[in-house]
Amino acid sequence: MKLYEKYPISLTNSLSGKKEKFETLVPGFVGMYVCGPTVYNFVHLGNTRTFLSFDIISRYLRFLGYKVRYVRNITDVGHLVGDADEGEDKIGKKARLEQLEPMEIVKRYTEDFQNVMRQFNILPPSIEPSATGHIVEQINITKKLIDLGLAYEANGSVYFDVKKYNSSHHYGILSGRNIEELIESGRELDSQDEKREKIDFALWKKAAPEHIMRWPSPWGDGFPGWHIECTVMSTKYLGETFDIHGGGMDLKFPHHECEIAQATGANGKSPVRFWIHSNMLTVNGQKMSKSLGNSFLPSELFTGSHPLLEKGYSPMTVRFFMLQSHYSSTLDFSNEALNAAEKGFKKLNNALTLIKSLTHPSKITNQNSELEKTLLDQIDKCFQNMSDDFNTAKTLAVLFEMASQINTWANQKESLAQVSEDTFEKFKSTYIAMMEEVLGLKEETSGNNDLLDGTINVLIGLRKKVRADKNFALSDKIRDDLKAIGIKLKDGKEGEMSYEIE
RNA sequence: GACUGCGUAGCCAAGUGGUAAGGCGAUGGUCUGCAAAACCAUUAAUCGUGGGUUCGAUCCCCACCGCAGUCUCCA
Repeated sequence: MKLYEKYPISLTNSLSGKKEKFETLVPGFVGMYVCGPTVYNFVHLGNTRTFLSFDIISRYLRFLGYKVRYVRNITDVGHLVGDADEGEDKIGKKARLEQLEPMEIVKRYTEDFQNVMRQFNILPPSIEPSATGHIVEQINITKKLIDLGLAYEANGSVYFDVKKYNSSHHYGILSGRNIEELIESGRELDSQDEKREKIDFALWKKAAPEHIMRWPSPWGDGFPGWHIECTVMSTKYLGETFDIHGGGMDLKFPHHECEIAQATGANGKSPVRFWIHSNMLTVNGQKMSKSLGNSFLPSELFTGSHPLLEKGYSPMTVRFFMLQSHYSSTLDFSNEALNAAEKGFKKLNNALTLIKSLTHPSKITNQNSELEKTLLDQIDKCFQNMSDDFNTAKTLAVLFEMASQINTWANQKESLAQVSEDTFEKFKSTYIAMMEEVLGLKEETSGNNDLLDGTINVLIGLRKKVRADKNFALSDKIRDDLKAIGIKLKDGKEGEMSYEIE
């Protein structure tokens, strides 16, 4: 029996707004597509949260035994600048501002993005396709939609005919919007006169002469519309219908709605079985975004250089912080919350280090069947909580209980003999796996420098000596002076000493 | 204005038709020469307001208030 059969997943499908049982199109396999970043700037922490959420989802699916193909795109073309007069490519605009080639920008920010993902221990997707690598496919599907009568050309651009689509399908199925209201209340855009209706969206945009990124097409030189890339890339690598499509809440409308319309129009079937939307990271209750000026760069967070921060926080602290809330809730970001997370994570991290060093005495002396039952229950709960809409917050609550148990064992090694070796091993492997494989919380070690480690050990040796001599004044001075420079000495039960860098 | 979602202890944050996880903080204790860490115990929520359904609602429905997001590029 596969783990995914033992612990079947249920998840909230944005399409229905309800929690549903997760069933894959092909048994044992999962196709998952997530809207990736637009690489025209550094990724901020808000972006990171979304990718973390889907990192957890893909990790857990794999952990349960599914074979997962996870596709996350890189948008390196196609976004229109909102306040620009004409449909202008965001990347193209920035290129001119900085006097750089578009591809130079794309490369720089793609590398930054991937680097940040690595720091947070967010695993790379199976395929990371770029929009510019799929121009041909985007032209082809645009042609197909024209042939089907669902798109029309106007002045070198091609638009999707939403009203036409809506006559046989439901536009608004995902976002709950009403097409009539959209037509009435839609904002005037400058390319309005080209479009039949305000809500029609571009599949292909004609490039102005000064536009740098451009490709030849049957309609002249231009570039693809924003929504079409995701449809093309998801279809190409996952098929016309696939299991999971994810992204940030802010993409639900219009982006995902448009994707559904295009794909359904072109292929005659609904593209996605389960839509998952992750919620926003907020700062003082407001969405973190570049334009609001309240965004944090990951590097500012690690070093503490952002004016709103008191100090720096490690990547794993931040990762833990985000996992304490459910992906579908907004998460508010503050110094206080981050400090609490730092301490909480340290606790789990210490237990992780400890459990790795603990071994069972291989025989039971004074069996405690109640404890045994509790442990087995905790193991089971980890899976059940994760299978319940990837509830990392609930899972962490169990891990905290497990950490307490680990500390107890570490303090009283003889208590290990109260449970069977089999249960202990299960407990141990579950704790380690949940931490490292599923939640991706890597062990953070304080000593990472041999020279420093050696130096401190010399001081520890000295301190042991003077302590044995009952020279407490000197032993305290060694400890206090080290503490003053951020090194915390801890005396163990059996006279051993360890240290920790703060 | 329309649509979507949220409002739980000092702070962060889960969750449920039968009065509510966990973390941080606070208090007391154990351990320690003293600390730190750890362990034990204690602490704090009339679950935004007002109605309705129900034997019973914080969780279901309605209204209202407040907040956020989307409707324009956005994770």
